[in-house]
Amino acid sequence: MNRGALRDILEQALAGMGVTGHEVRLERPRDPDHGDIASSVALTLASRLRRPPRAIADEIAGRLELDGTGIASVEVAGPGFLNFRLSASRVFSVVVEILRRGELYGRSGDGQGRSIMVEFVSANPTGPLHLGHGRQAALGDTLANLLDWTGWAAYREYYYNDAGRQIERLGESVACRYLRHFGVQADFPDDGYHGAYVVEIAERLAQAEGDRWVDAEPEERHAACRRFAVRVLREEQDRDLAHFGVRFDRYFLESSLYTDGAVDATIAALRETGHVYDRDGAMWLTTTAFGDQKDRVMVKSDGSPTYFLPDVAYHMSKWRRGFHEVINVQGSDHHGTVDRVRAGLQALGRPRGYPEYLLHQMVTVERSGVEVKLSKRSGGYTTLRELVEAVGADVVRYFFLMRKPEAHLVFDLDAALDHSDRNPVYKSKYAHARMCSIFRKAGMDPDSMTPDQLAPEGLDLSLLEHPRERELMGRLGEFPELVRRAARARAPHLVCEYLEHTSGMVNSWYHAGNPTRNPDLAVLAGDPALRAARLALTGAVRVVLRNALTLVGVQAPTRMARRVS
RNA sequence: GCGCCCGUAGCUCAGCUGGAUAGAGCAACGGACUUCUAAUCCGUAGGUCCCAGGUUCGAGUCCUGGCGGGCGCGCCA
Repeated sequence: MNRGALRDILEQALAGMGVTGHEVRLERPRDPDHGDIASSVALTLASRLRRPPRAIADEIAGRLELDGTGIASVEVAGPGFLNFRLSASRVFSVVVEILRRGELYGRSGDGQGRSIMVEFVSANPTGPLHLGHGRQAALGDTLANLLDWTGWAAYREYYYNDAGRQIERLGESVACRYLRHFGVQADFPDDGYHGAYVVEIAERLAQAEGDRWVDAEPEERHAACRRFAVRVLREEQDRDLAHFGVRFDRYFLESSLYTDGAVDATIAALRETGHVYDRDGAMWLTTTAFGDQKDRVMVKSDGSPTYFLPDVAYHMSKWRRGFHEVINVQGSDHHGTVDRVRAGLQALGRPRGYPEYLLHQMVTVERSGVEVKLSKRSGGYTTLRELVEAVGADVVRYFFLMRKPEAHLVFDLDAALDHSDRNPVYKSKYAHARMCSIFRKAGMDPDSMTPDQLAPEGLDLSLLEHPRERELMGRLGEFPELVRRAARARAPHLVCEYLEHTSGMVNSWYHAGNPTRNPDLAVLAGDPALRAARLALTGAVRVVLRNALTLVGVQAPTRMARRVS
């Protein structure tokens, strides 16, 4: 758009009035009667100039040079707003731009190609993925898409905590089930994992490797069970994530931080900073010097590190690998760790806000207003897989994204299972499929249309003068700015909001043009020029819907199968 | 007790850098449609933006204090 140019012209006019260095803000008015772009600059200048805002606005309007800017008119309204209206050709031109850019429409260059890492999911391989992980998977993946679309080199990483006490307990739990499988009496470990999946794993181990670990030393048996269980669970998590449409560039193993000496090196580096002291036989870091609420133990009195230390070592690895921009997607139940990890990193000289965090609240599932738990296998919590099997990956992804991350998410099963336009996921899919259906009806293949076919020489878009069409074009033109805003605000839900609102407009436009009831508004009108213009708009709508759906990771089908009830 | 987050229509939630008359979906109500443009469409009503102060031309949005809810506050991860 030509917002920058408009800002320049406004600043020029202000300079003519002796005003410089005043911020000129442009916004999109909510009410279409207020034009396409509005500025409140006269209001913000009122106190500085000690003049009524409307008088200032009038003077600015009189000084503007709008020739050749694509602005058709300016008017002073309300308490002193300047409302600008784009020329018609400006509005139409977006259709051609969209058709030309196709699947690139909406991309921009904020990031200038710089690297950024999004770390997400990072579940311990001690059980199936739960809904919190699912929300993270959707958020992290879409955030990475948004960053990619705004010019960043986005890198997806998954951190496996495969080295701690949790894993030991998993091994012990499986070992117990394994022994019992062979009729051997065994005590279940305190704080062991109780889910049915532990029994499954033990039985699979028995099947795969027989009873060879029954008489082995307990340590060996635990180790064998741990290795087997971690492998099985990792495979299962990877499969679940793949079904969910999420891939990672790298899986980073916590255990590697021990084997390659990174943890020891981190201890040594922290010691050198002078922020380390010993007390009660443990090694502490003065994280309070960097804003934490209390100092933290790095190495326990038994000589083993707390989780805090590998976390710092891990983030030093991220930095060393060139990721000076990192976003960690985590459940807000981990927010207590943010300050201390940053404190440890600050002690080592990393910048104050490194890394950035996107924290999200938990997910609960409701049916008919009552909370439900689908927890057949896990022993307590609903797994991602169970939910995906119940309503489909597209619906789960979209529902996980449609609320802002910092708000608690109520997953409404009734709404999710609804396959009508009332379900926002289907509403958007239908809108897309409907555009494709129009093309099929016109004898064109929606999968193989070129921009030249849709926007041929002599295309007259000025024929699109119906208010619905004007409104729709304006909406499509906002998509690139929306993508930028969503990426900058780390707010994937804005894309859902855009999709839902836009799809509503599209469906309403489509229904209004029902050929049997309202042939005047049908895309496939009798008049060839009008028909071509409307087909171009149809194509542009299709591009934007598909691009938006791609961003959130939802399929954009060219046709919807009719459901047999 | 301390820290972070949330509080907007009956329900679930949007609301851009503070901007003009606070929006959407569901539910409710009223019409239309009987269809290969789909699993309908159009419209109406619905509000103490949790409360009280403050900042200013202007506050749902920013600040302070309360109230209500979630989460966290370990030599657990």
